[in-house]
Amino acid sequence: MDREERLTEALVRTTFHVTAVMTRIAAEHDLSLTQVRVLGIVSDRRVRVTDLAARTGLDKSTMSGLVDRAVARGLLRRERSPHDGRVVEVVATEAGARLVAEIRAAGMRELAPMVDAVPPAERVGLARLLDTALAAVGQG
Amino acid sequence: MDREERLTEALVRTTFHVTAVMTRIAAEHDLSLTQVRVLGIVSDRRVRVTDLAARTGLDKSTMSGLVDRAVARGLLRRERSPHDGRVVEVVATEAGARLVAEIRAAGMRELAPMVDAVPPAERVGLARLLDTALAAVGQG
DNA sequence: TATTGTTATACTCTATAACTATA
DNA sequence: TATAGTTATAGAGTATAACAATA
Repeated sequence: MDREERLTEALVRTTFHVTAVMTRIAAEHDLSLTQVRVLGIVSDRRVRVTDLAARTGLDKSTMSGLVDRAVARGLLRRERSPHDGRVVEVVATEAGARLVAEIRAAGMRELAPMVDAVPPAERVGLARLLDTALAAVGQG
Repeated sequence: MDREERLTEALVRTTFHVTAVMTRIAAEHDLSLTQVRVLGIVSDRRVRVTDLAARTGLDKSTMSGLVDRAVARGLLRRERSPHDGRVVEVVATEAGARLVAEIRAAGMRELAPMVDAVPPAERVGLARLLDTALAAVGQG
């Protein structure tokens, strides 16, 4: 296995672990990981259903259902755009914003054991490398 | 945001990107990411249903259904253990093994743009840091 | 005509509870 | 009694196709 493959495999294994941790945190709050992603995107701005679908890579009909369930739980609100009668903007309720903050804090806390294993002096460098890699694929 | 938080966020964003890429590859082969994980685990050894469930963090009943569908597609095979009549061992068929290899290659190929953004000299160091972090949480 | 969003439908993923078979 | 696995059930996630409303 060459260096490129070795790094790719490390990335994939890291992904599985981080996903497992986040999925568990989501479940502890009675949410799926997808719901957490949607809440996270909406937490600090109003977003159209279509944009939410694009950002998550899901179909707009799927997003419609996700928003339905989050609305039913009082975490999100739908608002019609005054500028374009077709558009629905999705907004986090207070309860939704509070929940996002909680989950974000839990994520920081529960991923800490992994992050803390990286020598402090190298943390900035590692974050920068990951940011560089993400920027290269348009996720920066 | 301190250094620890910044690194955590980079990890989470990396996770979302890698997951998106792998989910797309899985879908192109008419599989879910979960199915790919199961096939990957079984690809080079026989594994009990209970162990598969433990490894993936899923319930054994969920695993039973996943194996059902993979068997129906000719990707996996169930074999009763000769040593313990309760145990079912799951084995990859030839077609299943071929598919795993294909998907693994596609993963390497499609994650390459991200990996290639890391300067070659730093790739080993990055892989080592990730491995260290994973080892610290028992995923090494 | 094109775009935005929802609904109808069908399948997969998932867990819980109840069950069968074996140890 | 305990363990391995399946089945029944119910709900969430997902995409495709068809639809209504608006531009």
